Amino acid sequence: MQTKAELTKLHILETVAPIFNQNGYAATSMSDITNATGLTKGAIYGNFKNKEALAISSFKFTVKKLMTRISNHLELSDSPIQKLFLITDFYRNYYDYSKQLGGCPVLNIGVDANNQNTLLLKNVKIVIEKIQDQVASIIEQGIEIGEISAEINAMQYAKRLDTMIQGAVFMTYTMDDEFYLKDTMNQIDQMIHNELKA
Amino acid sequence: MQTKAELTKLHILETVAPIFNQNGYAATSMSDITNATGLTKGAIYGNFKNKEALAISSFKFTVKKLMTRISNHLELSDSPIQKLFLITDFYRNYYDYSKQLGGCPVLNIGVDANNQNTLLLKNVKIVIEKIQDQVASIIEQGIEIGEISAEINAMQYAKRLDTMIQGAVFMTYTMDDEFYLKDTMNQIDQMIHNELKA
DNA sequence: ATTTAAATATACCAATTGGTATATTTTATA
DNA sequence: TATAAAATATACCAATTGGTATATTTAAAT
Repeated sequence: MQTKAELTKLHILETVAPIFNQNGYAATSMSDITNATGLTKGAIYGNFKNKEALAISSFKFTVKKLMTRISNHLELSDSPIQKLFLITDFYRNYYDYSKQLGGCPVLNIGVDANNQNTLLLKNVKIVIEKIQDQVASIIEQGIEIGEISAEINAMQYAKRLDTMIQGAVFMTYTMDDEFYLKDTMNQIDQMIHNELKA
Repeated sequence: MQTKAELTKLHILETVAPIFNQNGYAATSMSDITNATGLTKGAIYGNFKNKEALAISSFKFTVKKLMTRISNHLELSDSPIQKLFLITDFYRNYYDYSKQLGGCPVLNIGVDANNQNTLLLKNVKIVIEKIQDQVASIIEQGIEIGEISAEINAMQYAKRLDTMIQGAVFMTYTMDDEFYLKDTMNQIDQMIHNELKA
C-alpha cells in the first residue's frame, strides 16, 4: 500500500497537472495550486522543491498518462500498418480525451515553455523525440515484414505525421472545431494507403 | 506628419508586441513594458486603457505586419497555382522572419489565449479565418481559370494547408529545427502538383 | 499506548503585480 | 511669447507573488 505522503503527492499532481497545462506556467500561481488541492503551502513545498519542479513533474505526469493510453490502443493490432491506422483512430477522439488533461501537453507546454523555461522545454523536446522514435520504429517494422514500401524514410515520415497531428490539435483547440482533427486524420489515412503501403 | 503622441503609440507597439508574442500575456508585466520602452506607466496608460488592450493592439500590430509581408510576396505572380507555391516559398523562410516578431503570433497567442483571454482568442480566430478565406479564394480563382481541378473543395484544402503550416511552425520552434518547415513545404508543393493541378 | 519521525499548517517575508491620482513637462496654437 | 491642452512622469495603492521558518498535527514503529 502507498504511504500517506505518496497519496498526497499523487493528489497534488492529479489536481495541478491540468491547471498548469491549461493556464501555462506563469499564469498558474501557488495560490491557484493550494486552492485547487485544498492543501497549504507547507504540503506543496514539502513534496516539491519549488514551482518549477512541480510544473515539470506535472508535465511528466500528464504525458505518462497520455503515452500509456496510446500504447494500450496500439496493442489492438500487431500489424504495423494497422497500428498506424490506430494512431489516427486515437487522434480522431483526441479533443474530448485531451480536454481532461487540460489540453494537449506537448502543444501547450511546448509553446508556453519556449523562451520562458529551459528545463520545461527540454522535457517537451524529449517527449516529442520519443513519440517520433516510436512511430518510426513501427514504420520500420512494416518495411521489414513487407507491409510498407522500402522506399519510405521512416524517420522523415514519422516527423511528417507528428507535424500534421500537432497542427490539427492546435487548429482544433484554437478554433474549437473538431473538423481539423477529423479531416487531418482522414488525410493521413489516405497517405498511408497511397504512399506507405507496399 | 504624425503627432508626437502617435509616434509614442507606435514606439510602444513596436517595442511591446514582440515581448507579448514571446512571453505570453501573463508572463509579460507592466514593468517589462516600461523598461523595454523607456517610458513610464503614465505614458503607457495614457495610450492604452489597460494591459489587455495593449496586448490586443500588439497582436493586431504584429499580424498586420505579417499579412502585409505575405500579401506583397504573393504579388510576385498572377497565377493562382504560382501563388500557392509562393506561400510555401514564404514559409520556407518563416523561422528567421518570424523570430523578429517574437515568434508566430497565431501560434503563440492562439495557445496562450486559450482558456485565458477570451478577447485575445477571438482576435486570433478572426485572423485564422481571414487567412483561410484568402487561400480558399486563390484556389477558387485557380479553378475558375482551369489551373486547378474542379474536384477540389477550396475551403477544405485551405484549411488543410493552414493546419500543416501551423504544425510545421510549432515543431520548428519547439524543436528549434527548420527541417519541419522545409519538409512540410516540400510536402505541400507535392500536394499542389499531384492533387491540385488540373 | 508511547515515542519519534514525517507530513502538513500557520504566519510571515520582501518583492512585484496591475492600476490610479496627481504633478510635471512638453507640444501646438493663438 | 503666453497659454491652453495634451502627453508623460512621479508617487502611491492594496493585493498578490513565490518562498521560508517554525509550529503543529498526523502517521508509523516499538
